[in-house]
Amino acid sequence: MQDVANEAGVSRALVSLVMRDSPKVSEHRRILVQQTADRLGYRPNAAARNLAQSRSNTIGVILNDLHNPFFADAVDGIQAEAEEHGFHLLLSSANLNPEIERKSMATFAEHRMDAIIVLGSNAPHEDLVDVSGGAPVVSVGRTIRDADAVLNDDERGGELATQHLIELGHTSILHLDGGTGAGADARLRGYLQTMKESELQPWVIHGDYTEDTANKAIAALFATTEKLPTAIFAANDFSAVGVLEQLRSQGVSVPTDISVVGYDNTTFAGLGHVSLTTVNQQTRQMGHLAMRCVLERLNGRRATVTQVLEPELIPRRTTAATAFNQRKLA
Amino acid sequence: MQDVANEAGVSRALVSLVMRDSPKVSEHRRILVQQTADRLGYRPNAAARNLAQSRSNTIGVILNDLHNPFFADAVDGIQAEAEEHGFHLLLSSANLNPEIERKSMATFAEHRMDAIIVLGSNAPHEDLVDVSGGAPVVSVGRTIRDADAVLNDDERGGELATQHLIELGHTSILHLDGGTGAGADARLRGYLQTMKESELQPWVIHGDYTEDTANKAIAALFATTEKLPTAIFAANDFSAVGVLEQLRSQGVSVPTDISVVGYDNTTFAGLGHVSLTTVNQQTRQMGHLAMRCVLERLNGRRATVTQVLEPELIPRRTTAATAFNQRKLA
DNA sequence: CGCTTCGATTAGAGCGCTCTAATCTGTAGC
DNA sequence: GCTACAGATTAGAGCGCTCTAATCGAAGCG
Repeated sequence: MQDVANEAGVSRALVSLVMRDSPKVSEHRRILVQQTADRLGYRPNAAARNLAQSRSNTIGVILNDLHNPFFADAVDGIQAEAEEHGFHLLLSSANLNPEIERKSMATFAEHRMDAIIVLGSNAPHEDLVDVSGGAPVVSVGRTIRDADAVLNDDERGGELATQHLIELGHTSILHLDGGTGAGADARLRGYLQTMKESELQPWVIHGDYTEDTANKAIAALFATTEKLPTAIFAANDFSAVGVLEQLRSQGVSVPTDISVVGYDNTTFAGLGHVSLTTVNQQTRQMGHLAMRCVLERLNGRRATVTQVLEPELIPRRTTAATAFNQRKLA
Repeated sequence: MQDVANEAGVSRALVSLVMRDSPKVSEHRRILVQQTADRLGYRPNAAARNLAQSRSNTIGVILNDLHNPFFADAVDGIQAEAEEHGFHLLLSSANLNPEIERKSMATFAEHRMDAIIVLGSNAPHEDLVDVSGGAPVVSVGRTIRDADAVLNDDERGGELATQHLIELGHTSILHLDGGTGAGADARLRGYLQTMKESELQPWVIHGDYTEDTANKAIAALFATTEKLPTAIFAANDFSAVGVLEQLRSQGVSVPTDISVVGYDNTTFAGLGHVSLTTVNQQTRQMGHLAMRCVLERLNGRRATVTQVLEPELIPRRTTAATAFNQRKLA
């Protein structure tokens, strides 16, 4: 910077102003400085800038599984909104490990991110915000103490999925849950509640929102159970894919033998040869809202806020009436 | 930091040493300082640290499409290797836009990333490294002037895919190319070369490695052509999905009516109900190698290096012998 | 008991930028 | 010609850390 200043015969301060497009620089000087900067190949050092301004213009985003399209959708929403307001995004993948999630949060704090967005946190510990170093934290898909939250009504979503299967005549409905994953407990509650209302026996096995675990859980089911369910409600689309996968390799046909419902309505679910019945939680929109939340915080809002979106059932081709029911209808 | 030093009755320098786990601090002081730091909730400021050390311990990764599992696979490989050596990853999505790709590169340069990895660059301009500000750049999937490269032999891959279809008896083989995408031209060359050797008429339509464009391109094909190909070689898996999608909605059955081959062997392609025949380019491995390349650079290697991996055909269930050929074999 | 040695600690000068407040320049008004 | 004023420019003090070189203190030794 000094070099540029010397070369152009001006002060460092002026160079600084030019680099930041300050309006209070004469046209004449602006061009002069700009040109010498280009000529010398000068690029401002962001670390120094951040230090001096004590802000980074960057939002940290913690996500948990790059392979799960849910996160890609959410990031799309965040990115669109962030770009518009001149913020950069810094992504970090925690790979479903609460420990790494915590560490990512700490790293973001050390880098003095202007704010941190946690997508589908997998951390059951509620003290995540303690390591945020005072930066505003917005959580998508799960409530976290002292953080803003953008949610969808997971309990309602769980009801919708279960209700859908019941209406199709299913009575033996298995729920593959999402373990400690974001919203998993609420989806489970919705399922249990609805089963209870219909006086059906609930049946829950455990997953963790990944395709792999889901696949294995279903394999284990086949290995241990004689009587299979006629329908499976998987806690998210990504596990639903694992379920479909394993059902396929067991020679079970969907939806003829078993119906499957997912949750998230990822881009994936909409594909014609998957065509997964699922619950739409407007993931992209949640990304948008999360970023808006951040902006409000940066503009001075103090109170924590929770926004809840309404889920919606998207019936596709992995669910059908039970054989018994079909006969009845015919 | 000053506060911690005062409180503990030591100098700032010592606090600094403790925060960095320096071996030259007495056990006594280490505990003292650590405790007061915790008590005061002190966290070092990474911006200041980066500035003083003039290094960030962070690798910037530019990727192009969060929805394409190819990138998730590659990042997995990078991350595993990076973690092991104490580097953070900073991801930035360029959304297939060369302009944004360039901007991301500049931003990373300003942030003084220790190195930059470009995954599947979509930029046809070769001067990308000019804006890297001197940081080592490693490109995965495409060569870029003045940057290390980790590639697979795309031309060979194109040959493998095409050869496979020819061996199944296909003569009318369409190639949906990858436009300006990384490796697309080589895959195209492999296709053209193989077709030529078999004295078959090449037939190319244009894509850009996205599902959406692929889908539309095939729709356009149906709208304008009477005679359809019997096989389609899509330049990557993600477009292949778009192709499958559109074929499905046109009521064409795969592989009975039309065979489809992809490229990348993304996790996606292996799913049972997709079961896409594709070319494996060891994406995860490429991520690993890219990170190793970075490490070597940081350890002082000067010369630029190119590594080429061998592609391999993975036959699955989207390809089959032509009807004519099946008759012949029977 | 003074001298060396070596590990532990510290003072103080940067790192490259931004910010505030002060200064400079040129124009206008009287 | 002098003051006023607004816009353009600059000096210089930080921002919070690390690094080098210097200093301190406790053994160890003859």
